[in-house]
Amino acid sequence: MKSPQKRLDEILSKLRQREFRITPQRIAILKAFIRNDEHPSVEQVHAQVKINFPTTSLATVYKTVNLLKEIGEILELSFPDGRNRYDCRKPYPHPHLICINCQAILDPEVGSVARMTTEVEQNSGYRILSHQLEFFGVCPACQRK
Amino acid sequence: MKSPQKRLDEILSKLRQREFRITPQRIAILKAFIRNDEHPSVEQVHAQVKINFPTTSLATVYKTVNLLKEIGEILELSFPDGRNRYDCRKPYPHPHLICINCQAILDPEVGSVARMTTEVEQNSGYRILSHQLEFFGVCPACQRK
DNA sequence: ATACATGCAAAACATTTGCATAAGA
DNA sequence: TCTTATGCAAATGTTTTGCATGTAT
Repeated sequence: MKSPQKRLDEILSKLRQREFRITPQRIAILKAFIRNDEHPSVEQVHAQVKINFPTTSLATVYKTVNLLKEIGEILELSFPDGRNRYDCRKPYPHPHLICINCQAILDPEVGSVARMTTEVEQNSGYRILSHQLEFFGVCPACQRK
Repeated sequence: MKSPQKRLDEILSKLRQREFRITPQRIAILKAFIRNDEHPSVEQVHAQVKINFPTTSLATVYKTVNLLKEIGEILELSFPDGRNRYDCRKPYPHPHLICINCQAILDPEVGSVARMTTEVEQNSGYRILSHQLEFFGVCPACQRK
């Protein structure tokens, strides 16, 4: 697991390299996304950022998310309820395990995803570029309630 | 593969059994969902239904979708673009293969989904109830362009 | 007859956009 | 300085809701 600081530097240097500007808001938004391993929503990150930068607007957070999507440094998770959540630590496709009771999100180890992708690619003739894999269930803690 | 007529009767008898009313609009909406194997959006089904029932409102289609979700007879696919699409033929979780160019949706055969679910269940302690698995790529026809 | 479904319009919700102002390079 | 980012408000697009009217049972 990469350290939050390393991950932040990684993204910052990519932004510099592509001549995007490093603003206090962007740094704060990035930190909020990276520090939070709960796959936060835009709303949650905005709330976090406003603690230190009270004037930060929701629009700026959305614009930053789109910028991060463009440079491939954030993964967007679309949910049935229409509220997207994000993974800025691992911006590449990977499985998620979601508790439908407490909304906790885990990254389970799944051995066979790559194999499965190859299988589908060969059977269908599609060139597969990405995927989305979510498991919905009840976590151990919520099962006990 | 179940015949469209059989699938329609299946849903209608479930509605009757639960004492929901069978209206011409509901039948038309169901037929549009079942006839269409392209995983249509609400908008698309509404357009189809309006050919025979021009006064049908979008709200009624949405309400019917929610009714079908309640009784477990439709599968909702959430997309990053925020436009949901539906599968009323196979209302249980199954993989989808989506062309990012022409939006075609296929149901690929994937052997190892059940095995993978069991693997995640055992490693995590979660009780898994459903999943969502989408592959995004370019279909053979679009690759040639 | 009566409860439920429909259809319209308005509301709700997340997200995007336009534009004047502020600020990084 | 000069271009890009911010923040506000308004716009967008999808889905939901309230309510009067219509209709299946």
